[in-house]
Amino acid sequence: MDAIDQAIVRCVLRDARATYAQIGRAAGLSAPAAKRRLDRLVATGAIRGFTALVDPQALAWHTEAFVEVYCTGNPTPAELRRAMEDIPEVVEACTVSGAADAVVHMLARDITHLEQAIQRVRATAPVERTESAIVLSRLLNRPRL
Amino acid sequence: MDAIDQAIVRCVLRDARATYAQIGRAAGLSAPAAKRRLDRLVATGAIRGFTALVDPQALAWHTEAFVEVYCTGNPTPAELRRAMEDIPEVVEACTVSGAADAVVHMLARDITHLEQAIQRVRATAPVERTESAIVLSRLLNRPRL
DNA sequence: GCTGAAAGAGTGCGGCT
DNA sequence: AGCCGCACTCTTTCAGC
Repeated sequence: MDAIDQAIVRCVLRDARATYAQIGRAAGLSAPAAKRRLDRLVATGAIRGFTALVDPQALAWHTEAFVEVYCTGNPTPAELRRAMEDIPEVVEACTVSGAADAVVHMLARDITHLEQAIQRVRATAPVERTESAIVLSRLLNRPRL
Repeated sequence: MDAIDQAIVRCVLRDARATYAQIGRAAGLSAPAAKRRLDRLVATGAIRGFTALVDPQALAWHTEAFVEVYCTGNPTPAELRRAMEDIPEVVEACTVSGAADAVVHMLARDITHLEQAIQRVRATAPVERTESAIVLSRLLNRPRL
């Protein structure tokens, strides 16, 4: 992962549908060389995939929340992961420092749906209690540079 | 936004670099029809763009945090947005219900860099105090279906 | 949705470091 | 070896209809 790879990542972060010629121009490479580099970045796992940034409102996933999860005992990250991965409303989950054990980012169609999903989280084995912050408005959502 | 558009969104969410032929197949359309639909979804803002999912470790952005922001007075979302958008380490920011006024997702190279970035957030006008949860391990990160 | 010209993707080969 | 650029073929894009 050198400066050229970084330029490729920056370019693809900005527009995942860029052509290899565009990517190459951004990195000072020819199109075939850019393709080979990008393929390698995907193969090694540095790039995990390519997605669209969809306005959640656009398909009726209006309701979003950040949920702090407090656990009983000392669950391992792997246990927490297993608990979360079966709940499709969980978009993102991290273990964190501080009072809470994990922060879980959830997306649901509406409040009712969100409540049901949060209850599924609370029902998983090591969860003692949760503290939810429902998203009122999205201020910013940048691609991760 | 009908069932066909939804199929297109699902397809592009799974792989933003899919060809129009692939997208069309997923939606039961020809390639040119798929392109016209996708172009329209981008033009209307339902799709805001296309990015790569990059392993943050892969380029030394090891340190991540969720920061709860508590403000003085009643800042409008627009004011908060203006305060955050100049800080590149802020990846995501939302106003939320509950005690905190906003949740801010930040990404930095290391702890020192994160601390500096959090201090920049605290220095912006309406922020009274912040409460940070530093990410220890990332359990899950799903494309937003 | 189809067609045809133009652009891009993807692979093999030679050269350079 | 590793990596780039060039040249080639095949696929895809995209503006007509």
